This record gives sequence, C-alpha cells and structure tokens, in this order.
Amino acid sequence: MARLADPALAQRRRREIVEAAMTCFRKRGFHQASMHEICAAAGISAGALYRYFPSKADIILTIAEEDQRATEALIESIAAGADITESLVNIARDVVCRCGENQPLTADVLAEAMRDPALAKRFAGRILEMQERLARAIAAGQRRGSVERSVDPDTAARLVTLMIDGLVLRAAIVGAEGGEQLAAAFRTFVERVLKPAQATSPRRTARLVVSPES
Amino acid sequence: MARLADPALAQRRRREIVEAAMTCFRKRGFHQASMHEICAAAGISAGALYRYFPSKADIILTIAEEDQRATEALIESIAAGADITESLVNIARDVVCRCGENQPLTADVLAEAMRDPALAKRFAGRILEMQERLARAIAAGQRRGSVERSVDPDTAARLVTLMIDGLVLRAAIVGAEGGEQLAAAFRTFVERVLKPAQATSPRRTARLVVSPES
DNA sequence: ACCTGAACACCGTTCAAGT
DNA sequence: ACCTGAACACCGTTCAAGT
Repeated sequence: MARLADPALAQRRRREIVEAAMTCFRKRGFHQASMHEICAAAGISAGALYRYFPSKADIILTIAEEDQRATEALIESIAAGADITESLVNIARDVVCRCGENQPLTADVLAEAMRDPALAKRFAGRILEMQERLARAIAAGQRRGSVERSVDPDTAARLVTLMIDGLVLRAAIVGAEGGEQLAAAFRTFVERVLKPAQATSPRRTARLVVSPES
Repeated sequence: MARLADPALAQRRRREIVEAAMTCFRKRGFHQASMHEICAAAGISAGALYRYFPSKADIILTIAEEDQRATEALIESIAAGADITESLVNIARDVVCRCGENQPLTADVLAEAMRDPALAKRFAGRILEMQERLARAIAAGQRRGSVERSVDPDTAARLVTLMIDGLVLRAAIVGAEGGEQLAAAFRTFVERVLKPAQATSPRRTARLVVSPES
C-alpha cells in the first residue's frame, strides 16, 4: 500500500471501495465475492484498490467496525432508555430477524475473525469496549432499580454479548424462519438474568407470600 | 466422486483422509490448509482424494459431525449425571479452554456453516437434535428437582446451546487467556436459568425458612 | 501522484492416462 | 477398480509501465 498524498481523495476512494464491497458481499458472501468483482463494482483496477486497502480481509474489518459502531450507538441508547429488558430484546430481534440486510456481513465478519488472528485482535478490543458500555448501562439500571441488583454488571454484560454472538451465529445457520423463536428465548434469558427478582412473573409482589410449592 | 466397489477400503481411505485433514487443519486452519497438503499428509494423490470426498467443505462437515457426536454423548451423560449445573459448566470449560486441541476445528466449522448454506442445513439438523436431547435432560432434572421448574425445557435448552455457541466464537476471538472469565460467566448464566430458586446460594435448604431479606 | 492490467503464485477440482 | 499428476479455471496480490 503506497503512501497517499491527498487524504480527501483517499477518504473518498475508500468509501467507494467499501460501498462496492458491501454490495458484492451481500450478494455473494465474503469468500464468494472476488476482488475483481469488487474492483469492477467500484470502477477501479486491482492495482488501484490495493493502494487504499492492504488486503481483502481489511475491507471486511472496516465494514465490521462500521457495523459495530452502529451497535455501540444502540447500546449507548439503552443507557438513556427506560426499560433495559425491552431495549435488549429489540436489539436481539434486530440482530436475528434483519437477515436480509446487513446481517450476512456480520456473520461473515465473525467467521473471518475466528480464523484471522490479526483481525481477531482488532476485533477483541471493540468487543471489550462494547461490553464495558453495556456494563455501565446495566449498573445504571441497577441504581434505578430496573435491573436485578444481585448480578455483577460485568458478568451480566459479558453474558448478554455472548448470547448475542450466539444468536448471530445461530440465525446464520438456521435461517430467518427460526428468528422469532430465538428472540423469544433471548427474552427469557434477559428476564432471568437482569429482571429484578420480584418482577420475574407478572405482578408478584413478594416471593415469600405466593411461593406455590411445599 | 466415482462409485466405489469395496466399502471397507472406502471406509479406510476416508478415515485416513479425515485424519490427515485434521492434522493439517489444526496446524494451519481450515482455509490456510490446502488440499495438496492434505493429500501429501494422507499419502494419496488429489485425484484419489476426490474419489472419497466430493469437496473440501465435505471434509470439515465430516469432522464436524464426529465432533458433534462426541458432544451429544457428553450431553447424554448429563441426563444420567447428578448435578446438571456442574456438568454444563464442565462442558463449557472444555469448550472454552481446550483451545490448543480440537477447538479451532469447531470454530472453523461454525464459521464455514455460516457461509455454506448446504453445510448449514446439514448442521442445523444436528443442532436441533442436540437441543432436544438437552431439553429431555433438563426435563428429567426438573422431575428430580435439580432444575428450576418454572423454565420451559425447550427454551432453556435453546439458551444453553446458544450460549455455548457464543462461548466457542468468543473463545476463538479473545484467545485462551480470557477462558476462565468466560467459564465463570457461563456458570452464573446456568445458575440463573436452571438452578432451583431456593438453591441459588450454596446450601440454603428452603427459601421460606432462611430467605434473608425482608 | 495516481492508475492500469498483465503477470505471479497458488488454490480447489477434474480428467486423460496409467496399472 | 483404483490411482496418478498434469492441466484448468480462478483466486488474491504485485509491479512494470503508463498518464
């Protein structure tokens, strides 16, 4: 990758390439789409492309980071929002059901990160930051009383992000038809892990009073 | 892939190829290892290999199915075993920490299933079966009283397998060093979702008796 | 300074030719 | 019947040559 003189042109070229790549990846998947196709879609030659991206893997990394920045914004909005359970379920539903759109890319990126250690390392940092943001949102929820106080916020955040990764992966494997079932399971999960104990079932005020068995 | 006359030879050749492939995949990852390497390791020519496997993808599928049969056996042993929580945590620890061994293969397989629809379909069936086995084990645990009765066994099984997928993926990305933390998080998850409510903390016999707060 | 596109090394897979 | 290995089409990437 040669040094570039005009940062504005470089910026523009990178955008064009990323845009073209996203179209190709969405259509045919990351490994099926060839660099030549991407070049054609972007309207430049192979040599030119490699002035702006050092490798094919680096293109998905860039896309992945954009994608993750969007998710980070979503998580940030949770911190502000009222019902953290509802917010998380909505995010999960997005992740699982919006399979026709950006999601194949996310799956591809995760897959790629699994085998490319360099990509994985850059990715791990973003995951950590996302987890910390979520942990802060959860801690805030605990202070407000909308989140069960007995969970460690870091652990809870780790669990939620793990579960979302699992959802992404599973949704990619089982396809869109299983989406609602997955979203429902995720709701159960969030309720069990984050909902305050006295609000797990609809309107039980105190567990000592109505505990049914024994 | 030509028709084969001697099923015993075919079986043996397939084993040799799978064994060679596992060595290569473990050493260099699925996409980095070439068919020529695998052929060399198996001591046969490219042409011969393709008499026994229709494609490279089919080799990992075979490996994946073996791997999954082993996991199924593990799950089956849960149904028999005493403490389902402990069993699951052990499985998770295996999945996360045994990164030097078979695990890179599992990650590769998941990654591959994410983009190969044919592989994904064959894989989805196995996932479903595993989930059903686990659901039965959970239901049995509920009858025995070792699992919280208010969870739907199918939902719980789905959640556990989702979480394990997340663990596999995350472990592949963050590497072995984060393993213990992940295992600890998984324990929290299992306890929240499966442990009977009165046994969440160590050695409380009945919640009505010793429930501390209020 | 920026781009082109033929060329390079390599990939998964095939198939005519051998035994 | 089973195998070999050169050949095929294609891949991601590079680089001499252009403007």
